[in-house]
Amino acid sequence: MMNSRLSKDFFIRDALEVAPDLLGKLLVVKTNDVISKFTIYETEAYKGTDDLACHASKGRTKRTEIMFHEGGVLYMYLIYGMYWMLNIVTASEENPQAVLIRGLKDIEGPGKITRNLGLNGSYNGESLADSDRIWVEDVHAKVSFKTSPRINIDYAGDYWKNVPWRFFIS
DNA sequence: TGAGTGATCGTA
DNA sequence: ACGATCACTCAC
Repeated sequence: MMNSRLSKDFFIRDALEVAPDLLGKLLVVKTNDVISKFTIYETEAYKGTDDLACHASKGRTKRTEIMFHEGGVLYMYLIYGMYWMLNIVTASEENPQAVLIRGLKDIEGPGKITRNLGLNGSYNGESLADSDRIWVEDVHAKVSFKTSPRINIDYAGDYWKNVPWRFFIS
């Protein structure tokens, strides 16, 4: 069976559903007419204005604006002056949620992913349903996974930093 | 364990 | 305009 691009509906769901469902699927990038595909191994869910680890909890700003849009678009931001983070916006309009793509097969680490794949701020707002340079493909296979608290969010307080919203293939 | 690095955002 | 903060990585 041919792999198929995930459509918008896949992403217009709660981040806690989308994050584990992305595991095992293929992140596809096209640069200079060369298509590369990477299996998604690790994700984290960031869920709305209540989640103190989610950037949207600080309010609707120029940076977080894209998270308030309908799911299926990318949220890219620069951290520590060096590393672009690749996030996929989920849920419906006005419901700011996102899934961080934290690891791929053979590329462990969100900063390494964007560096190796050449992803940057120009991808902010890119639609995974329509883009001709980045999308996600279903592989029609079930995977098993584990969960843990999210990484490097000590500032988010006891509750939010311990919620098991990191999902990874073991 | 801590330096590097720069956009972002609150406080003025 | 300034300064604190930061979904990280690498070298020590």
